[in-house]
Amino acid sequence: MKTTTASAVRQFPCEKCPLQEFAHFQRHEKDELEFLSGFKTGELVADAGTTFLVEGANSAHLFTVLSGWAFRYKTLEDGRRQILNYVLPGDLIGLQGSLMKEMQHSIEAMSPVILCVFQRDKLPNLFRTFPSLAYDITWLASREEQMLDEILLSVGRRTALERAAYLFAFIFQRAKSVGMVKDDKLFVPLKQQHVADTLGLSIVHTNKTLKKLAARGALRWVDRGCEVLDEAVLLDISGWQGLPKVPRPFI
Amino acid sequence: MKTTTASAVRQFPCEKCPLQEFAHFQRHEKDELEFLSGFKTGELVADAGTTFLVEGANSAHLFTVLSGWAFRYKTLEDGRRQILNYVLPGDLIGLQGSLMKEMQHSIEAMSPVILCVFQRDKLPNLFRTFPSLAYDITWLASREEQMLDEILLSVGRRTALERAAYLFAFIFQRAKSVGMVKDDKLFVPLKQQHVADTLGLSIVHTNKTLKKLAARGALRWVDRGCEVLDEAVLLDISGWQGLPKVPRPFI
DNA sequence: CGTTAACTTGACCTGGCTCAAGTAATGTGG
DNA sequence: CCACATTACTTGAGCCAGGTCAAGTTAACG
Repeated sequence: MKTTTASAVRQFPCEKCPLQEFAHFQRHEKDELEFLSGFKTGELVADAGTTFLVEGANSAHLFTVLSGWAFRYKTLEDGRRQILNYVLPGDLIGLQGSLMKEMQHSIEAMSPVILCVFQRDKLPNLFRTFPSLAYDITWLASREEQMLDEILLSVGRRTALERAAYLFAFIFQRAKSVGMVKDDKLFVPLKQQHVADTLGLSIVHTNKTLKKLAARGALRWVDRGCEVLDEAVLLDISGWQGLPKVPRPFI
Repeated sequence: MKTTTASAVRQFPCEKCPLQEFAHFQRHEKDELEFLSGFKTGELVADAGTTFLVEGANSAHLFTVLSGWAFRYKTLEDGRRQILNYVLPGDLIGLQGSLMKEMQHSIEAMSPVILCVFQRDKLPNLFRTFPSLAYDITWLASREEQMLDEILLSVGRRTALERAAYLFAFIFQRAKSVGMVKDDKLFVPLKQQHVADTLGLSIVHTNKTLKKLAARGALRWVDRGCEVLDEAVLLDISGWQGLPKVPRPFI
């Protein structure tokens, strides 16, 4: 049975947060860590396929992803779906729901996802007592906007092949920075339907486009997902410059 | 000659900020206003057609638009352009440039634009001394993300006609909340090329699509721009629910 | 071992693109 | 105040990228 479960026990106390091991992340000061320990109210595991944040819901929480893959999406009334972005470890989600009345998008897990849970009504207190952390949250919001800008450029102006290449290059670089790339290869638990809904294409055309990338050796469809094999080819086809290599905060 | 000029004189001291007259905006507390007066370093006027924020540049400023129209955009190396969003009075711009190393998009004025200028290196001080204002900035960043989500859904999954209808309904509602709609009509200083680059379509097809909207009485092309005439028709064609009617902060 | 979900493939269609040739309005220099 | 250039908007013709429909093929799962 697929569900979302809260765990009473803390497998990952903030001082031992698995995220801080990556060079990509800015480490917290000691006092920040102490504060965050109190800000955090627990952990949550969402099974693959669970929509654990729903559009329109008034969620009382804010999350940081500790591990796993998820995606943010919106749908039109007749069911057409657009995937807005993917969610990887270190990403903060549910901020919209905390600041505005409600979330305007949903989030679904693509693999088991471990979440660090924060109480949203403690957010004003965070802003009052830890300006440095408030700054980090704003930084993360701004980064999400930057990613969306790039995705929108891609969906609006790139061809199907360029768009697909960009998508996998983008995912590859993000995953690499959180240690998910092994042997220069990356497994992504995606269905082709996800790719189609990300690129704004039909599944049939997506399939044909992906075949071309596969023929170039850029990727391979395996068991229940996709293996990204050649970042250089993807960057070349898409004409994308790659992500700026700046250390980033997390909460 | 088109240029961007800084004015030594303050036409709009914060206590008399023209934006605060709109019910749509949350008013500032007295102490916040005093702080903002010091945070503000001047005013700037950008002529129509000026790109006053350039991708890649390391701008030392942060701006709030006091009046006028502008748009944010990105381009691919071969010149293909995607307009990401429009900028209206009350919008905060240049935040990305302040938080990360540099801006990843450009901004161009579509009409004369009056900007309120803030010094970016004073931002950490704002976070330290006025958590409420820091919260407002985060709110604004989150709102921009929310708008982008909706635009991406539109470009990715709506048909040309729905997309165009959505765009004008969206612009109409935003403009309405800052008092730019008179007699239920709105003039927008847009070229059809802007519309094409926003919707991810060619100019030819954009022209044909706009004709359909004009035939339905939704809008009309006039002198140097477009007049939006019927919000209801636009909402109907697009199937869009409209913007949440929540009061919003500004800086 | 039958069922279902996911991926393929081919045939055909169409929304949107490109090319090309207008028209209309505005702006500029003489 | 006219002549000519320029910029924006139109329109038609033909094409093609990507969509739809339909029928397989796998491969996992109960």
